[in-house]
Amino acid sequence: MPRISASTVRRLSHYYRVLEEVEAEGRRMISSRRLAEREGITPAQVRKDLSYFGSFGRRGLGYNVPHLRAELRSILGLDRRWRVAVVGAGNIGSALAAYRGFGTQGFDIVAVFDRDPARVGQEVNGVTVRDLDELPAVAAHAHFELAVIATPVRAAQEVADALVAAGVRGILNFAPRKLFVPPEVALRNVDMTMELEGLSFDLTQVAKTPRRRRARA
Amino acid sequence: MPRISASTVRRLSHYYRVLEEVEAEGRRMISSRRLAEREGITPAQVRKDLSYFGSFGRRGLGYNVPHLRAELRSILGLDRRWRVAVVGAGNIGSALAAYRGFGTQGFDIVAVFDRDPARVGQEVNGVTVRDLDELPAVAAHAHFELAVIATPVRAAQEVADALVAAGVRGILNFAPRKLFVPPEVALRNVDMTMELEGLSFDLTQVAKTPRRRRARA
DNA sequence: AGCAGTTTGTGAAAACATTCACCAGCTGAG
DNA sequence: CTCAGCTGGTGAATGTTTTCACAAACTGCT
Repeated sequence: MPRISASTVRRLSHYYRVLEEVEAEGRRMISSRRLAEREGITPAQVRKDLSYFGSFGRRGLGYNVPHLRAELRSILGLDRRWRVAVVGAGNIGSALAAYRGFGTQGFDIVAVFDRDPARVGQEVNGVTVRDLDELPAVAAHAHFELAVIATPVRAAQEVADALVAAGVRGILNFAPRKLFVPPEVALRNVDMTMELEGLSFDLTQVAKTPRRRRARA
Repeated sequence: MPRISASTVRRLSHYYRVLEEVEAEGRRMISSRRLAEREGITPAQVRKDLSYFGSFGRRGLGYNVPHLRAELRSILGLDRRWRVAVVGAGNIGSALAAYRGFGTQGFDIVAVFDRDPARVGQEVNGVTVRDLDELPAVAAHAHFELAVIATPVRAAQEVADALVAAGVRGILNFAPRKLFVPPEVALRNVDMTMELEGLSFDLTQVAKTPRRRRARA
């Protein structure tokens, strides 16, 4: 089995999402072609992605929807619940803590931290905001494996270090800065400003060079 | 000039961010090596990325910080301000509308829409939430080129269609679904749940196959 | 049973992205 | 001026990801 690329993993999540919808529609089987159409990619890509993990389809028929969904759930590690801490209870952090979509996919926000005394003690979606200094103590009994960093840039690396020290195994970073963590800690970044800048680039380049193929979405 | 890959554009944003910091520190020149160190990539990558757009450095010296920053600003289209509409004034939409980071990078939130009458009329960061039905009318005089979709999944494609019809040229989509837009409209997606699922995958795979190289951050 | 019509799984090919390796150009010291 | 020490730009090499194309496997019809 080869190493699985980040793009493949993202697509697996997409497939899983589509299968939820398709199952709700009551369809029993789906072909790689139809799965691909709903994602805007090629059928070959779908089959290749899935083939890294096994042979889930039947020739001439396609994939059994509930079965493939269960396989993907297992592959993605969604056949369990994950405990998540959110650090930073500002605009973004509070919105993330309150976001229902996490819970429905198996991610439970079990702790929220902030450094600002004005925010400590407030409730966000049923969870009391704790002082950042309490992170090690809270981590000891709250047992969160994942953490979301939604702090200002200047605090992000320090918070990451504290989370790693507290035993967190994966970090989702919303602060617009590269974080350095030990190799055994998984890290993903979401940088909303960078995405807007990407749009700005696309529109600017189209204007500058009228005859250019557009970058892929 | 070759087509510029999405990864290169993301790195350009990163370089720009680092240059802001470096300029604030008062440094006048920076080498590709030091720029790369702060990003966790190779110096060759930095030079290659920049070389697509011109020769901005001086051999033996490195890059002039203010000059390179100005070049990147122009390349990314940040030497102007962009007008942005936010559709969906729920948790995420409100947080985005209130997020200061957008404004400081040249993105002004000039309109916020929601379908829920309970939200229409409220103020978010100095902007009054308008009914979604008013989108065409508001677009006619608010002149936003970009839009952020922060609606529930089921509304996202319909909203995208309305935005395209209203003349929006770029869309940043937070709804966890693939959107279809005409090729002349730029589209980027941010899917936070998918990123958490990526972490879940990483941790799960590590557990299943102890002797594997980790995916790149 | 045989055949037409599908669709998967997968090596091989093609496209794309990153890294290497080295020449050219620059500074500053002597 | 010359030389040592750096550093950028870039073609070539390497590595990675996507796409192609086709044999194999399945259904349903006659």
